Amino acid sequence: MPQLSSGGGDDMGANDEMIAFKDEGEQEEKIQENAFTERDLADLKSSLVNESEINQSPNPAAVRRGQQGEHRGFPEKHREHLDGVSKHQDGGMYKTSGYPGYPFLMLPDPYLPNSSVSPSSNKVSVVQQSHGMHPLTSLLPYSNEHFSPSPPHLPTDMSQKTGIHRHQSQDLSGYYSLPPGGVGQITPSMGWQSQPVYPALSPCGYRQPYSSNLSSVASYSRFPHSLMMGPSGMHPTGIPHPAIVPPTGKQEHDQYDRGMYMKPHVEAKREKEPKKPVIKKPLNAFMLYMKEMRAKVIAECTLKESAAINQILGRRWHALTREEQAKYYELARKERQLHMQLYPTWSARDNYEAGLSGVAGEKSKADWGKKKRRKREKLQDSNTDPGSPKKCRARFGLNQQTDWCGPCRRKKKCIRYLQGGGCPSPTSSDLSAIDSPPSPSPARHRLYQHQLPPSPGCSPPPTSPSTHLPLSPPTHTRSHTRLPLQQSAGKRADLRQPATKHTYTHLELTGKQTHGSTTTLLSAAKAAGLSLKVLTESQ
DNA sequence: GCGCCTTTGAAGTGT
DNA sequence: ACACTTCAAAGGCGC
Repeated sequence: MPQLSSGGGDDMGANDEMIAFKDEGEQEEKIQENAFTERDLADLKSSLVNESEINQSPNPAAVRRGQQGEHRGFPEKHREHLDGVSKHQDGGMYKTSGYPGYPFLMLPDPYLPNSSVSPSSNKVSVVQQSHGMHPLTSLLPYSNEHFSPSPPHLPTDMSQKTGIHRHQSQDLSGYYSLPPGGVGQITPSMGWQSQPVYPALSPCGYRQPYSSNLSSVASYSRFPHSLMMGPSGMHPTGIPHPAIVPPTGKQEHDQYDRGMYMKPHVEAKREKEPKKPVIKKPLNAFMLYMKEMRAKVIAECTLKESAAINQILGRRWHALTREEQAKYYELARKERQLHMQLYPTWSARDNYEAGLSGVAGEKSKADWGKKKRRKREKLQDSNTDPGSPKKCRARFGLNQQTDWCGPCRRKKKCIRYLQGGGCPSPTSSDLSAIDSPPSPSPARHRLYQHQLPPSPGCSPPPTSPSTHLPLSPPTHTRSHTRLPLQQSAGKRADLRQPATKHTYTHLELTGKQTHGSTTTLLSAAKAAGLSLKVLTESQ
């Protein structure tokens, strides 16, 4: 769960206001309202108008209806999808973009009337930066170079989530104007071309706000239309996408970097090989943020290890203001939209399955499956370790629910893990204060596990957790309680704390905690051997 | 060469 | 409804 800074710190996280990062819906509208400058909005609108003029789709609604009516089981659809790949693959050239990601496409905002991609907006002068894309550029993994310039002609409006289904490429064309061949003509990504709207980041300006907020989004539509999407054949729709990688793993990234998609011979080879491409998950907000900021952190801290960098980035992420985070959530949302459009039949489960069972006849994937199985087995082993933490339900059983912690009794997340993996006697645990928050208002407990900064000279920006509130991600309504240590109990709690590393636990209390409960918490934490930093609101 | 580490979030499965 | 799991990126490191 994102933790957003209140920005000024004056609220000190006092308000439990949760930003309703509603994925698609009114929230977006609000975001757009706030984020776009008038000029950007005008720009975008202009683009959209041009687009709609060009597209003149017959009857988008009818098309959608028809598509929705053709819903079938996934396997069948997927097969068809894949079949379509070979049909749709035509020669295209892929230019390598330094960024291995897929191009982030301008998704017509469903909330904007007649939203669509504007080919004409290409005219906007763009500056191809020799290096150093704009931060947000890097957030948009979809390479514009992967898309066909064919003129848009299909419906552009699109409902989201509700009533929306992952359609075949023809629907996608609504966004990306797929040419008859099925190769999507996708609006080039915003990034690496339209830099002017973004302010240069200061050397330490990882937090430097983008000038026009989501203007970058508006600028997504500013792309040269001369780029022909390559038929890498990696994507069922025929749309190359960095999310699509060979089942083997990393080398595919290299292929991306090398402009793999477009080598005809490679394509031919690929077509011969019925390998099912692995479509990666769309990046979430934090991943996008990481992509953007990683280089800066590396530069600033001369760090190279991703694990350490990611720790810093994680803290910086929490230090971001809500507005700043909102940008990434918005980008991530669009990313997901795009991904959904590009790969209508894809599901995150696909990758799960690939990992768990492999795919018959695909050696590399099978290997991957083995790998994942090993990993899973390992995790399971660790979970079955008698020393591994158990939740109250498992530990005490249904017959001893009186011994359960409060959250467990309420079918919430077990807080016993707060005890550092050990499970103290429920009767002796002062954590009952946590179990039964005095106030019905959702007092939130944040348990941060921090490792000491890997590089002393590169301490993250003063992260004052009390000034940032945990924020619900756009679509997440799961729980307002985030306890990273226990969150992925099996995986994280077991693996993230190498005994050799110095760690301290940071328990952040937000919401309206009574002094008594805080004190109790502290003492409980001390008893548990935790170094607690309790932040209380003074209201 | 492969897996681990490390982060948050999305989305899947399981209960 | 909730908990739990997996995967997404990244690259150094250890085996």
